[in-house]
Amino acid sequence: MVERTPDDLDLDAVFQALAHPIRRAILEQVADEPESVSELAEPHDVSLAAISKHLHVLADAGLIDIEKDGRVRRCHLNAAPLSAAFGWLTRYRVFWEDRFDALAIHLKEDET
Amino acid sequence: MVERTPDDLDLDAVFQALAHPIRRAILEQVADEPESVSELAEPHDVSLAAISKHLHVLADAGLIDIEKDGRVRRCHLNAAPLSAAFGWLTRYRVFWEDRFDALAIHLKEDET
DNA sequence: GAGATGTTTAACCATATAGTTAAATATTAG
DNA sequence: CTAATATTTAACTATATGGTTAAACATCTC
Repeated sequence: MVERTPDDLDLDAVFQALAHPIRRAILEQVADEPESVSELAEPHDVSLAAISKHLHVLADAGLIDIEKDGRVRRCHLNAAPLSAAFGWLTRYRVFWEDRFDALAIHLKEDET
Repeated sequence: MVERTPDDLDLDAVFQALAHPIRRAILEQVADEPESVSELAEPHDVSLAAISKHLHVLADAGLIDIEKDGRVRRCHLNAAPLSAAFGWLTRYRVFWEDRFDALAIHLKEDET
């Protein structure tokens, strides 16, 4: 219960990164296609400097890669760390689904 | 992209709540069975006051209910808000799974 | 009622987060 | 070389977060 695995640190960073609406929106933007910093900033009502910081929070959590291409920075999604978050949540799925589904999931997991 | 639905606010609170290892551990503890504040505090190396704060972060995110039972507070899991987080992440599942699985998921979603 | 137990609240501290504006840097275009 | 464009960095502000200790409450037990 008090273990502190590397995975734990990842989860801290990933969930923290996902806790801000602008950062979640940015992930949605780069999911469609890689975008530059100013393209990413366009729909948000904050300064470019603020967006730059959000991008580094996402990059530090491993959720985007920032590739330098001339004077432009092209940001693309790296969803891999999301799977750790997804995995963590999956263990609780049984609690929010109804009894029938919960049973089905439980049986399916026992199968494997 | 700039919409700010109530669901969005939930996600802020839920992801924020999940971003701390003690809070995630507490959710694991109450998943087994409802526990009192001091029982929840026992495995963690922080003060009871600190645990009390974490519990209120979790309660504000809707993830636990704190039920008063005499002088004891019994905390039990309310996983419902986790489903919103799970749902958000699900949209990215295709990006971390391999092509074959991704296709399978895509087909399955089209089915429904 | 008095003392022990479970928990919260208050006051405080250090650091982190989210934003700003202004200046600096890097690259491209003329 | 110069000017424009894309982005970062620096310096600063305000508020939030995570922790502490000590005091306050509430409840149970004797």
